[in-house]
Amino acid sequence: MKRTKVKVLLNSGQPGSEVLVKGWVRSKRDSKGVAFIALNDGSVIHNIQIVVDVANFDENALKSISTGACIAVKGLLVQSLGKGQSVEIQAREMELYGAADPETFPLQKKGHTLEFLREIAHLRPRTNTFGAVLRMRHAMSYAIHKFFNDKGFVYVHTPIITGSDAEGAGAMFRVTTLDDQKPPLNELGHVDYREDFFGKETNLTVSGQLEGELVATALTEIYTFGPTFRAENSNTTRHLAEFWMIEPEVAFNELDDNMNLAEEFLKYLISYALEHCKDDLEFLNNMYDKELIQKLHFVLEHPFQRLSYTEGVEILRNSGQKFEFKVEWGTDLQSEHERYLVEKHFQRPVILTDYPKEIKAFYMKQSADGKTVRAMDVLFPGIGEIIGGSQREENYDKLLNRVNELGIKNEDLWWYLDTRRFGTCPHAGFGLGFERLMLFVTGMNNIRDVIPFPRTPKNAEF
RNA sequence: UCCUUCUUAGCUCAGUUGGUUAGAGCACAUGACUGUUAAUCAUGGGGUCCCUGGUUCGAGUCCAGGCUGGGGAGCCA
Repeated sequence: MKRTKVKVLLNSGQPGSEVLVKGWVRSKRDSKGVAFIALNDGSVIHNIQIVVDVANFDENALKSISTGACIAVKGLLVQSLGKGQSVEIQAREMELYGAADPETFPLQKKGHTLEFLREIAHLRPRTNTFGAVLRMRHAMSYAIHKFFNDKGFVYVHTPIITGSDAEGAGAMFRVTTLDDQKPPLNELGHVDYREDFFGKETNLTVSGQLEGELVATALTEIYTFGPTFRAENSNTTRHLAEFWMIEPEVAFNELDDNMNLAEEFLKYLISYALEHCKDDLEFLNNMYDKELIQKLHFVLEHPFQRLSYTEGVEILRNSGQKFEFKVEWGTDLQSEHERYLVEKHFQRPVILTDYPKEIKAFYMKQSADGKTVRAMDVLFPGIGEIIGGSQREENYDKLLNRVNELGIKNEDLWWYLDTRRFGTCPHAGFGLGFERLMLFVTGMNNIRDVIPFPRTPKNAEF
């Protein structure tokens, strides 16, 4: 007999039919003659109720069906006699795949703190919260590919191991096969990476952008979606050492096109979540953030506020608000400044553009004013920077000048610079932190709770 | 990395001025109960009070250092 998913039974099960379900016991309620088992298989947040006529089953067998156990149940799907569910299964046969000793199984019927669940990340997928988050993570991943595919973008697999340390996005993890006790040394007594696997120093990527640009200047519209690694010692609710990033790059796009794409993209993902993740969103709305669904609708219905860095600085200086850090043109905005603009002043997502060139990366397009670059940061309430992007500098001489000004070794970047020597074109792109998007659409507060197995400083368990 | 705060039963937490045998709710076990919804009721078992050192007649409690966790900041997505 074929297994039916709980989701299918609850949505379209025909009462009166014989069914087989398999899943994990969330709770069991006993009385003398009848027992009720709440069974979940992860296909949907809801459980199906199994009704057990105690007289028909062995007492010890029933006892081992406790919270956390994995079972298969064959029985008759019927209209529920009790309140709280429309259908339920009257058990005829039950098979125990795996018991879960109630004395040692860590998950209880009652709620647990997210901090505790992080310590048992191998079991937390079996909770309502992580079921909801992981289903939504899948839905968002799928929606990302669908959005770009429908627009004719090409999904590009950029390398995870990179030989360039010039990506400029922070500290990197080294990749090596050298003997860690006695590595080969060069004439100067330093580690000789010529003897390493790749014959040079290599690291895990901090961004697929540079390679993305190589392909965008051939296929026009591309995106990447892959893991990204930052060895920063960041201990916050919005940073991971290993995270997933989406980076579209489009030839012939300028900064306005880039902003339009970013706003359309984010709104598409939010509307996809509202349309396809209703049950999970309702659960998260009830349990974690009573305004979650309302906030998603709000973002969808209002245009993002677009203004320049310079205008933003003016607003902050004239706000009369006391900040811990002074607002000064030329320095990067602090979290408190961004929050003021997004949460107090405009009360909606904000796109800040045209930052001073000194505080942005070397590859951003230099403006005629000589002071700013065509950068854009999309700022979201509660999260801060969810997207960072720019139009890229396509002029070979200007780009090379900037590389030299910043003391970047241009022999590491010859291939990148070559795109500006051969058939260069205006182009633009951005990076969306996938887990930051997940924070926003799930209403969760800690980035460690929107990825199955988080990697953070001092933590690579599971 | 910096600031701040916490760590007591499987989980969530009380624990008075430093004083005998460290408590509660939930969970778990046993029993009761014909339909429960985080079932209910009764009974019971369960502790390296985070670690190291110090002060003291005596430390869960006070002091110092450290680990882990939480919150904030920086770096950023």
